[in-house]
Amino acid sequence: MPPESRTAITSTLRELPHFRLLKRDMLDAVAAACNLRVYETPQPVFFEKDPCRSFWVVRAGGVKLFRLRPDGREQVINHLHSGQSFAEAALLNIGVYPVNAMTTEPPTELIEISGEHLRRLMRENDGMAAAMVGSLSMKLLDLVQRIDELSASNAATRLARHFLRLPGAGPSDRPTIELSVTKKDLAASLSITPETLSRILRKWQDDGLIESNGRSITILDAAQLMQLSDGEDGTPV
Amino acid sequence: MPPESRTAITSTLRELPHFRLLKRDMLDAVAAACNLRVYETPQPVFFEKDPCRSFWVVRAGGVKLFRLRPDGREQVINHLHSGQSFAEAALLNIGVYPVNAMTTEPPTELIEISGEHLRRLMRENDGMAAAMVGSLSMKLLDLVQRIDELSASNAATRLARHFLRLPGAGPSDRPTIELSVTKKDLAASLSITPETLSRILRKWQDDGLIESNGRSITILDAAQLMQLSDGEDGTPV
DNA sequence: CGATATGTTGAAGTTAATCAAATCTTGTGG
DNA sequence: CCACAAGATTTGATTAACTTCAACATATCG
Repeated sequence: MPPESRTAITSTLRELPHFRLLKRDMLDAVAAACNLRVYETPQPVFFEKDPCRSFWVVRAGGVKLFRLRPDGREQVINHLHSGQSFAEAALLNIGVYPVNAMTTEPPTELIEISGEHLRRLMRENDGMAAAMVGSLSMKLLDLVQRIDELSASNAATRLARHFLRLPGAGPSDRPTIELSVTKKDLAASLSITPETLSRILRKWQDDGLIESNGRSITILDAAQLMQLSDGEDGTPV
Repeated sequence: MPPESRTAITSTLRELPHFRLLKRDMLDAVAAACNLRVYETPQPVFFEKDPCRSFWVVRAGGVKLFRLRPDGREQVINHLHSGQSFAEAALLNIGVYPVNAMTTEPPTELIEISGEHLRRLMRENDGMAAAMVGSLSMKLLDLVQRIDELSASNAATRLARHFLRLPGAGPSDRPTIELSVTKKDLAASLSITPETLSRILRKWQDDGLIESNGRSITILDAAQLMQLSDGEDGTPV
């Protein structure tokens, strides 16, 4: 691998909570030992039940983790983007991937770090395990949020909550959200059908809450979206 | 605190993945430094947004973790029982409880371990952080399961899946499940109404899938329950 | 450009929530 | 031990939300 890739890897890894405290030469050692993989889109990274011997870091692009329901539809557990990692828990615990992983945006670059390597790091490095604890905790809290999101009673509430959780969607601005996934995938990750998603967006647009144009959505009335995200009805009148 | 309580605490703690590798005297030190609290039922343990300075281990009884929706209903994130721990992630990461905790069974005994203490253990003990990583990973994978469960499209599927995940509900036996929570709480944790839960159970009983008597439910036809848990329809005819 | 997948819209059908009321449990004080 | 109150559970009728099915429109990519 060319050396410039190595430096690129190092700088990506440094952003990770796992490795933030690692000393320079240690980090270089990690970077030297991992694989950088470049993917087409969409392309599988691994499948549910595959043996899991590595965990992964997104360097560019995006990955969705999902399960297949018996009827063939996907239940998206999580979407991951640049600077996020996945499969640590499976790696350290059960050795089998509990979900499928598929890239969602070209070009997607993933860094693969072997379990062997990770375990050695944890053995040799006092701070390492602690850093992992922090990072896993964060994931755990994220999933709690996600359960909250999924269990919100109605579709519009789930969508509103999702939009407001996206970065840069503060209550005061009029941010434009650029969807990083297809609406089909977005729908799947909210456990609704693409049709329902389309209808909600259409209604919000008619009501002047948002402006929707392909994958870019501008929030015109964040306050009312907040109301919706609290589980209120859309049209009191 | 009387010494027999201390030994009792020690033996509970030893069962935890966190402490399994701890040396005898270390474990004794932990046990000496934590609080044993006995609760009425139902009684709050802590509230969402309270500052979080400890994590907790269930020694007896049960605890539910939940959020309150704007309409006042509960979304149960998790039910915990003897030998399980909770709030580590919040403790180590954000210092604020992200959920409410309430006891569900009398008598409930909880062991409270301060963050100060935990952090010291992690500093002084090489294996400790690694053990925490393992335990957090498990929780993470559990939540993935739970998301799967919650996002199953219909209520009957969710319930079937829930029953089959309970210990001792193998496909071959005719196990009797003793519900550890009220049906109201069970319904809440599956994101359905008590009415719907009641109707499903009634239907399954009429169809000979189960035998339901108060809080004890005997599975008569596990195979068919499995079918339901895969998202099939109950009555093809 | 043409093929394939994604997105939109309408109509009809289902599922589960809601509302209301009766019945059953459980814990408590007399 | 019994009567009672409070909460849990069950049942029925109604309604709202969402899915499904079908048809069409629009993007995207080789």
